[in-house]
Amino acid sequence: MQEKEISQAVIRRMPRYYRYLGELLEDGVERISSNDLSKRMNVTASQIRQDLNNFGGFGQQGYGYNVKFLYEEIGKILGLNQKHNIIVIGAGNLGQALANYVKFEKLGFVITALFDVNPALEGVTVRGIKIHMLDELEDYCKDHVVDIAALTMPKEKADAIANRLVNLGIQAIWNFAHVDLDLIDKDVVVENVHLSDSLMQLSYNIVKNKQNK
Amino acid sequence: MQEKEISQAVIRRMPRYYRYLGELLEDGVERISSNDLSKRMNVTASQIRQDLNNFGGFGQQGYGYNVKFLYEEIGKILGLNQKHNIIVIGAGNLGQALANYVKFEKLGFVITALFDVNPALEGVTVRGIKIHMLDELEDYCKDHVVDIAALTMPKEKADAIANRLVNLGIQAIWNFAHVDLDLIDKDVVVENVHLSDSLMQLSYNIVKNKQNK
DNA sequence: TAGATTGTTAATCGATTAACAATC
DNA sequence: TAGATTGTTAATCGATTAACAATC
Repeated sequence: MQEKEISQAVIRRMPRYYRYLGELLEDGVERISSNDLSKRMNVTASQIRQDLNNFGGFGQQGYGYNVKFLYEEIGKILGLNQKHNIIVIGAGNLGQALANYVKFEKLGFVITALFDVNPALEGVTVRGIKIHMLDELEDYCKDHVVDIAALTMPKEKADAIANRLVNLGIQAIWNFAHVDLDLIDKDVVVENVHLSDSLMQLSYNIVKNKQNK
Repeated sequence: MQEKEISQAVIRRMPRYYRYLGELLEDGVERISSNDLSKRMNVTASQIRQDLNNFGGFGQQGYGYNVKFLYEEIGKILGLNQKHNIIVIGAGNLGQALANYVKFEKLGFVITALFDVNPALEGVTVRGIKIHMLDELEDYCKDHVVDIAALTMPKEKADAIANRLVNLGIQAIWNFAHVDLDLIDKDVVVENVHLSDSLMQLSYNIVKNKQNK
């Protein structure tokens, strides 16, 4: 059990810290103070220190934070020190785009298989990753370790397939379908990527921006 | 000028209301109370009423909200009553996936062109949408109305191209590159979709979930 | 040691929830 | 009219910022 629940607001900021620290590391920066980092990231130094202290004291008074150490610690917090196998359900454009995206592997996320219902895609490979027929899903999941399922199929099918995956013991779903999944097991971790929602937010801000001029 | 600034927390929830109201509309539901909606959406009725009243009184005491009316009003708030032309910079897998995604058009977002540096893609079309070479960007933007530019190129190139777009008068950027853009004009609206960040959040919650067991 | 900067407590601010009068 | 439900004010809760003692 976690000592105290850490808010999602904090969690949402962690990958961003990780990204900035990665850049600093690449630039050969050895240490950084919360103040310097706050200027780069456009947040308050106070928030950085509060956020990090949710997980432990990673800094040193009078010195600041060691970039490499902090980078690695945040990596551990985010679970990047372990490999995650991902299967992608829906081998359409988005599914294939995910499979082609190499950067995920650097973070320990490996796409191991794609699934689709379209017979034309049977046996086709994307960057060496095989597209299976959806009815092979059960067999595949029994024979392979699968940590995450990415759902890129139409929203009408999402609930049914998601619950099929839950029954197969999947623990996490990365949901690109434009619905809020209704799962039989509430313990399954779900992360939504709703592109249309994102576009609507953008659109709202465009309208607002025009009004302000 | 807007009366009072509406928080991004509220804005983030609006597309979700829109989605649920759309579903109700499809199901032929005529009216709904904040209480019934709150149960479906797993939020408090109070929050729904507060959120909506940022924009106006759309309901009626003793009756609730008219689904069709509210759906359309939220659509207007989100700017979905006007057409938005999108160009996509980077015609790789993700760029092509966006171009292929038909649902955006129902919301008024039309992808009109793709751009890439790869000569092999010159003249290729995706769902009838032409891929242009990147050096045609200036000419294209002068001859066509472009409301939004979606950036799907590698992060190293993102800042340079984003600022090229800003100089061409683009007002909004939908950024899929894994960086925070550093723009010369801070008035440009930016909406980030950081897929790696999303994956890291998912990964954090997987780790947490395991610990809690 | 003196200076710098953290970790942490306290103060402030904002967002969410509760309550209820207004009113359909 | 009586019942239902909004719009809105007040209360609570949580997140952010400020301040500063601890300490490297």
